[in-house]
Amino acid sequence: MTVMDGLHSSAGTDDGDDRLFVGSVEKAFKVLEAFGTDRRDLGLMEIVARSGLNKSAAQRFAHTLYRLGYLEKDPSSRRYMLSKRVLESANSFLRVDPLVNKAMPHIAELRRRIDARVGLACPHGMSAMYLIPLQSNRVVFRTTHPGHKIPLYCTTTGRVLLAHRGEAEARAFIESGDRPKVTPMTITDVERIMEEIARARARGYCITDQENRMGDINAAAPVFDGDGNVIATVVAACSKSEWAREEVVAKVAPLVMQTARAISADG
Amino acid sequence: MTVMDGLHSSAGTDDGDDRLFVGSVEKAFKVLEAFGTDRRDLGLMEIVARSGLNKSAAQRFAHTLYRLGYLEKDPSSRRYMLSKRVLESANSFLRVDPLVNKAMPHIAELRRRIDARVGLACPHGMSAMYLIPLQSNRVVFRTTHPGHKIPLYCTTTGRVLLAHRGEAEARAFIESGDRPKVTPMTITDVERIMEEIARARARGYCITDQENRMGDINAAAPVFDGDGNVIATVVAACSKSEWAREEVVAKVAPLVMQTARAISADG
DNA sequence: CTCTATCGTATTGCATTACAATACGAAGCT
DNA sequence: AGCTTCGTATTGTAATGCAATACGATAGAG
Repeated sequence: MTVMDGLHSSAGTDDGDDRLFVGSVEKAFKVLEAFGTDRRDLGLMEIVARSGLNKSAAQRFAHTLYRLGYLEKDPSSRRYMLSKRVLESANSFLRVDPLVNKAMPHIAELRRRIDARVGLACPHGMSAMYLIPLQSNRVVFRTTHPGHKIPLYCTTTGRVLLAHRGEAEARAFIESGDRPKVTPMTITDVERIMEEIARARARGYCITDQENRMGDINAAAPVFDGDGNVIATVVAACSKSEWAREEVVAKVAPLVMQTARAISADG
Repeated sequence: MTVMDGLHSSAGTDDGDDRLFVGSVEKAFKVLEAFGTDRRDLGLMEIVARSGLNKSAAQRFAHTLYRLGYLEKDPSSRRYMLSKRVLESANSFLRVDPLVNKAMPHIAELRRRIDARVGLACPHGMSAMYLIPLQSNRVVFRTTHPGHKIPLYCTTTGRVLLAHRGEAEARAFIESGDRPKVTPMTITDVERIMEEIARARARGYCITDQENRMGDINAAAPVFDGDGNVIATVVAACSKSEWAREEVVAKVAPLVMQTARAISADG
């Protein structure tokens, strides 16, 4: 059997020979990451399916995470679910992160001035992630929690982030991923997306019209660090029932830009 | 040698012989938990000190967590810090948790009616933890993030939770822990705390007057599950510059109770 | 209402994996 | 410059985690 090896290390990036890397930890996190936003509780076999681990491993790591208090277990159904303990690290991060701390007062101030969902988002892998999401006064969204991830190709945040990463890189990225229609209004054509990105770069803000949720017009502007890199965006999601598109352009966008600039300067 | 065993497994609660428990995972989380809310970045030796692991273990697990993307590393200082990746699990939890989803609209509605910091907190180990913290319109607090933990002895949430756990148990708990003065107003005398707890039970809400932060009057009321157990509290933190104590009693407390009842009934 | 498929739990021998001591290198301090 | 402290890399050892498998329980089908 020549090829009994070859698949010993799971899909870790390119570990080569990392004598310090502990594989068990990776497997534990694969179990933890199996718990997404679509289902609350998972049975053992579902964990197996989602994590890519075999039954034994899934069993042991789910059990270990349970013992450590990061998973809970319904005694009757024997199904696992995330415990509120996962919020501890999140809270530690949010409490000490400099960007979050600098941005918070400004985001709150923006929220005070316009009745909309506002927030701070930043790049995270191939997506963007909300660090600070504040609810609007009117409607309450289930998705408005720290850590919420959004795609780049169809969101104001994504286009603002791409706008400041160079034409070629942005185009390559847009072309590489798939671009499902989130709503009927979602722009999926590469050229049109690139136009929007160019516009975002030229104007200093980006607007999307119901591309993510019907009835929402979003506006975003970039936050820069001291070296001129975009590190985050300030976003406002305005309900069309309260804001006309022109109003968003005339009133919301400037405030969003102003907020983003204030955060940038605060560094 | 009859007693060669007995101390083979690390200080895990009372594992006895848990053949399924993977010790490496525990150590990894000890490293992760070393990152609290007081310091942003930790050097290797600080991780050693806080995690209780030896240097080798701290090195390997910090490195592993870094490789997995849960820690970041400043290349110049070689210090580790939490990555925003820890928000992913938090977001998964918050998105699917039934209590959070049920409570959110009610908490938001409460927030709309009174200008104060409001939120939903629930028991978590020997403390309580905010699941939903909403900022007030005026002041912005750094601590207002999901996962924020608060003690039981001096908070409205804690006293409400204890009020519905039986006199004896509550007293035992209060007596067991230490009760530092968070502010000059913090009540630390056991008898006086027990009085407050009794009052909370009798009235259906609890009020603290600047016991946690000077200038804040807090009010909380219990949320019940279908079986009549307290599973959370609705809290409002009112700034004294805007609310007199009588107003909190007359106006805020009833709204907080109403909100808590609405959430309870929603189950 | 029994049969059977499916899932969760427990066991065990094996060797892979993680362990901890230690050596090494690089800063920072006096 | 010499010393101390911290972070990185190495290595032999055996402890630890591994996966196959057996067992038990639950629920759905016939």
